[in-house]
Amino acid sequence: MLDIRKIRENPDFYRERLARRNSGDEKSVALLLALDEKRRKTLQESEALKSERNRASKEIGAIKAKGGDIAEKSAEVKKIGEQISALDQEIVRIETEQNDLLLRTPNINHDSVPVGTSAADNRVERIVGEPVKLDFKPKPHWEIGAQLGLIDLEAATKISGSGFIVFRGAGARLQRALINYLLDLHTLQHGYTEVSPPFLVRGESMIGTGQLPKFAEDMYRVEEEPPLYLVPTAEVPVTNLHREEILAADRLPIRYAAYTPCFRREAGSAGKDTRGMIRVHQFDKIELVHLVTPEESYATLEVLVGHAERVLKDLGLHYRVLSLCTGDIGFGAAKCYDLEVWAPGVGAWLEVSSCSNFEDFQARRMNLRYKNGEGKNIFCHTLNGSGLALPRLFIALLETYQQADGHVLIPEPLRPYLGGQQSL
RNA sequence: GGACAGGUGGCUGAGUGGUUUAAGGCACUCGACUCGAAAUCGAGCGUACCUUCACCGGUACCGUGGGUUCGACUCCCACCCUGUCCGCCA
Repeated sequence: MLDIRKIRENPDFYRERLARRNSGDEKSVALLLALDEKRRKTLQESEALKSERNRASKEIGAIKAKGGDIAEKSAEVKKIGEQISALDQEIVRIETEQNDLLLRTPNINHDSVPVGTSAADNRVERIVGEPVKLDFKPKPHWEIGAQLGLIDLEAATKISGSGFIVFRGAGARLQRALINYLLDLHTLQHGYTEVSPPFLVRGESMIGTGQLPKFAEDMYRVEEEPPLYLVPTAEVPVTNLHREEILAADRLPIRYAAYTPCFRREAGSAGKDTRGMIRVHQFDKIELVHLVTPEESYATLEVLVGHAERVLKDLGLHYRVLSLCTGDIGFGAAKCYDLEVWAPGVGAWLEVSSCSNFEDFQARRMNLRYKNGEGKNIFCHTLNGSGLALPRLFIALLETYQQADGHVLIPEPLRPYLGGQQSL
């Protein structure tokens, strides 16, 4: 959520920055300012009347103590009370409208974010490793998976519909091995605290990280009163761990790593990515979350990307790092790097991680602050990144390490998690 | 799910309709005293919003939301949470 006071002080800056996103959100600035002006004016009126009422009520107390007649004064104050009540209703109405608009307005982007209109304008920061050299035509993962009995897409469709996966045998075991490998790497070597959060969250949490109110149609909702949402990413429960808190300065930085399944409706997604297990409604992911001070958030973003890249390097996979442009970056991110791994079977770069600095965008929504050295309450900066998303990592492993004889080699770091097994 | 008890600042704890401007204590910060410290003494010490260049000032907040009243920490209603006991349960 953007700071209305900063918008008030520098509307042109916000208009220009929002316009860079190419989403039309800069139109909200004028609307927000009008609401803000109205709100403050009404608030002043109401508060002046309240001051008047407080003063008069005390007088009544004094008159009564002396045994005087309060009828006239009473009627006068009652009238003031009615005016106050009308103004306060108006204030609530304006605040609700302003707040709703703020919750639907995206973050502005950091100076270093490339300006552009679509994924084509994303900047390639670096390409790491080489595409694997195979002396045969690489097969796509769905063929490899079916041959080795690792995945069963037809069974998944039968029980849940399209966009779901059933892992079987060694495939299921590989999934489990990847979860353990990734959690161990990040907790033991990168200093993250492991968290195992609920997979169902309340609407407030979804607002906190920015999925609601704008992207409700992408989420699975459980009809409860109040409703619950299936987590689209561990970012939601984990970042919200400290919502509504004022953290002592010495508790920062906080680093959490969490495994959860992720549930996404991905409405309207049809086309080239839908074959096999590239885009599914439920997938496993290890998520990394940082809560930091504003001063260190951009340095932390680089560290976070490094932690995600470490996985791909250790597993010997070919990948590239993109800096997402203003037209492609997510709603809440001030800056975002995507990691894409090369999948030779499908011949495509697949996104396996998205590492974002939200600055104080999420912290404002969830009222997450820390007390700095001067005793001031400051909004934290929040970051998160996948480390990594499993299905596409699974795809890259199968397609990269496939052998002419149909087997798949297991990269060294994963072998201890598969009982020393060297191939599938 | 049921019964009972409770929810007031960082902590503790008073406050049953009107100088509550939320007492007192602890902790913390600053100052005095001291060679230094302890003890002691003095002062300060919540959050948010509005206003102001700033000082000053105003409003709201005692679990949450409503209600009664000229006026609510205090009375009424609903809900939430915590504790204890009981029930159910992988």
